[in-house]
Amino acid sequence: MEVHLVETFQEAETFMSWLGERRPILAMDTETGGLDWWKDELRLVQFGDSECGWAIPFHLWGGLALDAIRTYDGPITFHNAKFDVRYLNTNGAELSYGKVHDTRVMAVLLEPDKRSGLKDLGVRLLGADADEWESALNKAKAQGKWNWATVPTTLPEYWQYACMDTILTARLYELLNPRITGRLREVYELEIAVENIIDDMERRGIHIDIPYCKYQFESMTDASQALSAWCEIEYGFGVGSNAKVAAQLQKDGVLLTKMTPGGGWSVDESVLKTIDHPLAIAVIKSRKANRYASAYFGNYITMSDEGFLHPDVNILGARTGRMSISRPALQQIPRDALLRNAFIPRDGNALVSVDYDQIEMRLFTHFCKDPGLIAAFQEGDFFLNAASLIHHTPITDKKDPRRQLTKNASYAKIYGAGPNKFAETAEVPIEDATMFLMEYDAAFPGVHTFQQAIINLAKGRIIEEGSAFVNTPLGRREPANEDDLYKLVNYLVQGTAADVFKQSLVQLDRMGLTENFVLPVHDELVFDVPLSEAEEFGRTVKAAMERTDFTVPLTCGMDILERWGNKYEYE
DNA sequence: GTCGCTTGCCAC
DNA sequence: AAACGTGGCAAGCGAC
Repeated sequence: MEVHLVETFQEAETFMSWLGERRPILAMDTETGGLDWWKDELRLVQFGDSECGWAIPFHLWGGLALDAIRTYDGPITFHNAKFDVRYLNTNGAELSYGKVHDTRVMAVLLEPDKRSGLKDLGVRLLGADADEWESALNKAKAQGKWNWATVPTTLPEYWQYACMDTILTARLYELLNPRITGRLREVYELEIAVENIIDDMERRGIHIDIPYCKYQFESMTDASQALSAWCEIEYGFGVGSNAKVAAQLQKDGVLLTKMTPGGGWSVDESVLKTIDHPLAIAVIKSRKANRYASAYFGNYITMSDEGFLHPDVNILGARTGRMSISRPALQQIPRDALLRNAFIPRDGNALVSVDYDQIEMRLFTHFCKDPGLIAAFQEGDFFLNAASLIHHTPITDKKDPRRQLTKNASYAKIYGAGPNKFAETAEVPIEDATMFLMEYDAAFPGVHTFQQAIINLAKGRIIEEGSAFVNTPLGRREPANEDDLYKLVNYLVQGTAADVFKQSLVQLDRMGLTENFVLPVHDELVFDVPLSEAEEFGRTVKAAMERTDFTVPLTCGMDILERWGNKYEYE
């Protein structure tokens, strides 16, 4: 293996002549001063193949790197392309995903349950001493008190490590690309198309009402500090210490029964809300105020770039194929208008939100083909219809508790819950829960039959192929541990929902409808579009997303919002 | 001070 | 035989 740092014209010429050679694949990588592409600098741009790597310091030789990208017309592979393509394109490159490959996507599609970091894969698949280069760099960084932003580009441990990443990536490509065959190749192409769309979406950003966040942050911080101070004076410890809270409650005669996995006394909200004690009330309030101030409003203020959040979307964040979002975690914002109202459209625009109706329940019904579930989706409210079938009597009031119980039981089935967990979630006595699940199974016998069929399929595969897995209709592989076969039903449903969601994104992109796309949330797409076009736009998107190629139709709902938490009236 | 674990809690 | 799934993040806390 050879590694080079471009420092002179001579080396630049040698690099360009190396770039002109024929090779199976060109690998690229970047090193940056941080993760925030809108403010952190691009420091090194690396090119490599299976035998040789080049590092180009961007501040000195950026023109050379951009020339190389512009003139190279073969395919280029990255490991997690979105990060590098973003950095390169915000620094003058014009890379298109048409010629981009991604070895991380390949690795995850082949082994969704394994770690997909470049170093992990290098060690696992190439037997490489990839982690040694990283340790050498870490040691040098520690010695020089350098971080990613300050480590000198001429430090051998840095640029050599950087070169090695491209060599590893090229070798990974040569190993993995031939394994992406058949239907998995279609899934791969879907993921790369999604990566492109999400890249644009992240760069576009979602608009935040910063003055509103600042006001709410202050208010929540004040509330939080008042509660902390009260607890400190009254009891001599902070509200955040669960062990001390539990001890104090017990000292005051409260009987605790729920345990944590680690063996302590649980003082979670479900426990505290049953306790008549000022400390219990203060802890509940304090946790919420703290979280609202720090995880939400505070993050929106500090993470935003001139009023826009540019989150990190991991297009293969979950083992099932779902996306995950971090910095900040925009997929798990409480459905509380106070928080969601922080998200606003651009001036003169509206937020258009289109989401699939009960997509996992519909896909579950598609797979298990139970006649009762299929019938319950025919018209009207599914959970009312299902409740009526279970109880053999018409139930028409959405507030009827039997509807909520049916809903809880339905999702318990999708997730593989037993009577105990179902009872806990639905907040009903275990006897009632057990009885209801029996009635559910009696009304929808296809559910249990299907779950058994999946488990039997997986058992057969363990014998014939050595591992347990299911494939989604698209061909996405969903493996499970041998002692977790019950999870496969959920993986099939969640994975297929991810396929549908991602296909809808690509379809919308082909129709030219993703230019204002600002956020994906598992089954919901949010757009930021001119107010005058919002309604027609929403109808078009909704129509494009809906599908009739499953046993039950996949339908969508649509909302036009002045803030994410508030709704316009519209018909 | 950093790291990793535990606990708790939010989403779909 | 029975088993609720997938994530991200903050604070506390002990270990290094």
